[in-house]
Amino acid sequence: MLRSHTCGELNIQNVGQEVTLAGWVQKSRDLGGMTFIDLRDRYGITQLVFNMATNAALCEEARKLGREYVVKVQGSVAERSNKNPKLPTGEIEIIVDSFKVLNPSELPPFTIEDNTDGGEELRMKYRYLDLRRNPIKRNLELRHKMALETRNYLDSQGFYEIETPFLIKSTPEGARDFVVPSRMNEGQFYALPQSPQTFKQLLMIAGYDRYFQIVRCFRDEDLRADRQPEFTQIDCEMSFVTQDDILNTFEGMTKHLFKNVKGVEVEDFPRMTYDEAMKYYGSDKPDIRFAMKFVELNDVAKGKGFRVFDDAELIVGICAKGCAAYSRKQLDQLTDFVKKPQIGAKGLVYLKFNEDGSFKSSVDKFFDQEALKGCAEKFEAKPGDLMLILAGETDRTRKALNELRLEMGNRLELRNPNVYKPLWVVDFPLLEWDEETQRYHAMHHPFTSPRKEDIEIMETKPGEVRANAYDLVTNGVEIGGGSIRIHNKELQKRMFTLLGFTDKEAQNQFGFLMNAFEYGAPPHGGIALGFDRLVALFGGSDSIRDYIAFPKNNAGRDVMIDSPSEISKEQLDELGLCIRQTTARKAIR
RNA sequence: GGUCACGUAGUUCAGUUGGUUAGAAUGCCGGCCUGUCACGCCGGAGGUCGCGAGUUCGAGUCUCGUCGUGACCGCCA
Repeated sequence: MLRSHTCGELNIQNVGQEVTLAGWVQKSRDLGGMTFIDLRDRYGITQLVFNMATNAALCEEARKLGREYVVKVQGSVAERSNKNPKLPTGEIEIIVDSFKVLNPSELPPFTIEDNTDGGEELRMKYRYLDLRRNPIKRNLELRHKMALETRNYLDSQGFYEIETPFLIKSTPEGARDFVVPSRMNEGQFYALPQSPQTFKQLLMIAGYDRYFQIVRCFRDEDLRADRQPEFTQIDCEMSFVTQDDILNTFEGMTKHLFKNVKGVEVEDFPRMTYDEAMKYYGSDKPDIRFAMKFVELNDVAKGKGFRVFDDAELIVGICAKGCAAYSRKQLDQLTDFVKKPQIGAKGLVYLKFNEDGSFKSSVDKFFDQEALKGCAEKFEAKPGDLMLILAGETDRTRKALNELRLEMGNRLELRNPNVYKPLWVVDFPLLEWDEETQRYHAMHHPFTSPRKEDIEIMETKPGEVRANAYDLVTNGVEIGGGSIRIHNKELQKRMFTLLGFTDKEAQNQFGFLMNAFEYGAPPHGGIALGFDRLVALFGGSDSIRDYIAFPKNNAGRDVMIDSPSEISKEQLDELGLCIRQTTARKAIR
């Protein structure tokens, strides 16, 4: 080793020792007579001291060291006369006898500090420099610990970690596939897995009744702060289990992570049906750190002559505690908020329950005090509360009110990132109607089993069939989801028929799985947790990028290595591909 | 596919109603300084205002296009 110690481990106990350290120059402070240099590595910072009085030549040399130079120093550990309580190594310093520049450095384009002066774009371009910063280092350490604890827990529960292939077959359901041309099979393509779904089911059929994998998945869809084209899942599958067994196992895992990584004990996870989640929160991933549940007002608000309400499919609102004193300006802000195109509400009705017991609303023309009181009672409102009401078509209105509820939660600071409220959302619909293609889509995926009592209505009322599917939700973020799978060929066939597959198509796309079902498939089910999101949640951030060593930007580009990029004519020829002229021209620009 | 925001010194930003020589902080360079740790003090260098076109007597500022970045909607079983 080029060093005897790291830059984070020396302390008052080591005084007098001769040591060799290696690291990067974080900062130098030249005081004239003496020079201090902070030497940094992954483990911390140790101060080096050079003194003109004792070794002028060495001190002169040290003054020339620039930021991010890599140096090796030999010296002795000494107690500082002026200690720095902010640093773990702040009681000591190294009196340097000699040093060597292992590698000089260009001046970095941004400062390598906790609060860097670098913007997002620059930091991504020089990601290897950004990764030297403490906050990112802490995030990757958190990620490592969580992966380790995940493996510890699942190992303790008898799970095997088994790898599955990345070069697989493209399937029509679900997200768009990333595709890889095959040189040896010209004109044919592999797809990268959106998840190891079918393989883990095959592992169940093979008898590996507890499988997991911390695995990369690929989806060629547009990105967000919490979505990358390649991302990591904790992917799991179990045989001979009921839904409760899976929920309990992974509730256990989540609690284990909270306890062993964050030192937080979380309460048992409530279970809420999809219908309840939509009715009371307008979302299939409710943030239950705060209440402000939806209250439906159809029976008290209709028939008062207010057209917007009378014509509405749903009139629904929330009660913001203690907000009756909101000014006209604040209410206008909220109205503008819900009218934004992304939210899509046409307007906002407010109802103030004043401290003096009177009511004031934006619909006073149609509602007398008694009628307003009737509404307020529905909300169980108290004097000082503000009720915010939307009306319109059910799904849209709920969606908009969900956004408003979260906005109010932010304004009232009810969404503390240090509070964790996980829950299970269960009984998802099996199918979802897609307007664009005019057919049903699997809401989860095509292998999800319908609830037993709903199987008989699969063909008659497909939209009402509930699935044995569940999501793990925490603080308004979908952390994971899974289902009990179909393990019966006939039922799987019926499912494919519902999804609009012909027998031939189903056989072509998923024949391998259907055939496997004929060889003793056990009942099975599983779950996949979004590892990047889980780590970001633990780290208290909405963006997963800072928890991935080398992330891509929101156009799916890696700005550091500048990918994707064109490939040579020779490569294209070898693959039997040609690029459309219009596309090629665009790419050149 | 769509909406919005941003793009000015190495970096982060300010820049008024379109008006003379585009500023600040930080970083960088030089000088001074023996206990700093956000060191301090003095001085200095550093600009294709993303790019292109247009409007105008005059554009960092207004308009259009384009590129880049970020956020969101659609999309993401």
